Amino acid sequence: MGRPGKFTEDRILDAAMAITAEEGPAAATMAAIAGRLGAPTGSLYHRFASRDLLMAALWLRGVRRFQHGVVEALAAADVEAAALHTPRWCRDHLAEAATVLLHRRELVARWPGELAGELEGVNTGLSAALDACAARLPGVGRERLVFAVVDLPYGAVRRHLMAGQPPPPLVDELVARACRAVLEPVPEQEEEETAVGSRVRGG
Amino acid sequence: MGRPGKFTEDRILDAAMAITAEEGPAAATMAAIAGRLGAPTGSLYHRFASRDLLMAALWLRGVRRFQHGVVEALAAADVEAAALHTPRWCRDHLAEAATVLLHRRELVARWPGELAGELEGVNTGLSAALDACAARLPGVGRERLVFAVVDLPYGAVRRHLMAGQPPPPLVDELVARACRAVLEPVPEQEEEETAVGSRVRGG
DNA sequence: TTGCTTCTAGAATCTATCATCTAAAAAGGG
DNA sequence: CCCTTTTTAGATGATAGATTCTAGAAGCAA
Repeated sequence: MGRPGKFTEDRILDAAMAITAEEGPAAATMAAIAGRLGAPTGSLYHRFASRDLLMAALWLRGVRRFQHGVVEALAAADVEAAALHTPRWCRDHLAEAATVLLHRRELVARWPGELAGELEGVNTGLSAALDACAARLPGVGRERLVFAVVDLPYGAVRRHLMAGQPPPPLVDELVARACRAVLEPVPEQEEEETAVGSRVRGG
Repeated sequence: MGRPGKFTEDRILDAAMAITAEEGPAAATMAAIAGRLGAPTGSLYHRFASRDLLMAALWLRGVRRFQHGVVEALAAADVEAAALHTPRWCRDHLAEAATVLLHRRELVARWPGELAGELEGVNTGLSAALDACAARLPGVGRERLVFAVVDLPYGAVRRHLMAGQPPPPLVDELVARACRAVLEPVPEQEEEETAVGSRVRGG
């Protein structure tokens, strides 16, 4: 069957990922990736027709792995678990988390047309899970859910990712608390949706 | 006194800001900035010795304007106001918010040595305000405060900024609620700092 | 062993994009 | 009318990095 491959797609993506996590996507040039692997650049082109394709594949692989846990928790309508998935996953997959979460745009400047379908699939996958979950939780609403599951955990984790550190345990507590607070039904006497007074004050 | 200036520093920075907000910092080339202004590139170099200096100035101007409100609220130990400043300011200064909040790293690849002091000042300014506020709020702790004032509002606002939209009113409610929840003293029977159970469940 | 296929090697090329500079013209102030 | 500061408009030149190309090596099967 011919000579077996020495530099697999996965190994190449791993190298690209490590560089991206450490120094950003701009540093992940074909030469840098090859260098990290101990391979000549030509080998990369044997697997990926272009750098755009390579980076898109990197992004796709990471997002898929990341999203899996979120979608799963959402399917069980367990919002808190969905929210907590982010800090936990970041701890277990630091480099990949930094790559996927921190460098959305810069990673793939213009998305390759060949992979349009893949992108679409990833996007609608999460979107559908969100929709389904929102439908099952009366009084929550989709925007609120997205905040709890996406925005909040992302904010909680970003600073640590940028520092190259796993999010500390405290982050989980903060996310969980905030998540619950955001989903709780509003107490009767409390004003809704507007004009939030300053409750927390010290001196 | 010679010919009066036609393209002031501020107008140049405004042009750079608009481009950055719309298409990212990479699109803000000297030619693009000049083009937007209807000026030749030479004029930019009359005000800014280099592109790095220009972009650094852009960043500095934005951060200073943004931070002002946060530091003020922090000085009054009003955490909720500090947290809410972010979504409010984003609404009032959409382009500048997108520039400052979204494109931290890429904006200024390597910080010009001339402006090291300025950068230092900005950083320590916020840091000191945070320290002082944390000291006045017993039982809160700095990490928790940073989460409430920085991470949380950032997460709440990011998605909207990326879409070029001002954050909707709901965001303020979510931020306020989450902020309060995070700062509230822990109820006695509740587990602290670890092992957060899933409270929110539906089906 | 021989032949076939698939992979690796690594330099050479090539193409754009941009930052930067220069030298002259213009516009006010005094 | 002189002088200073600012504008104008291209030209320049380097850098960086993606991409290509031609050989040659390495497995596998017969």
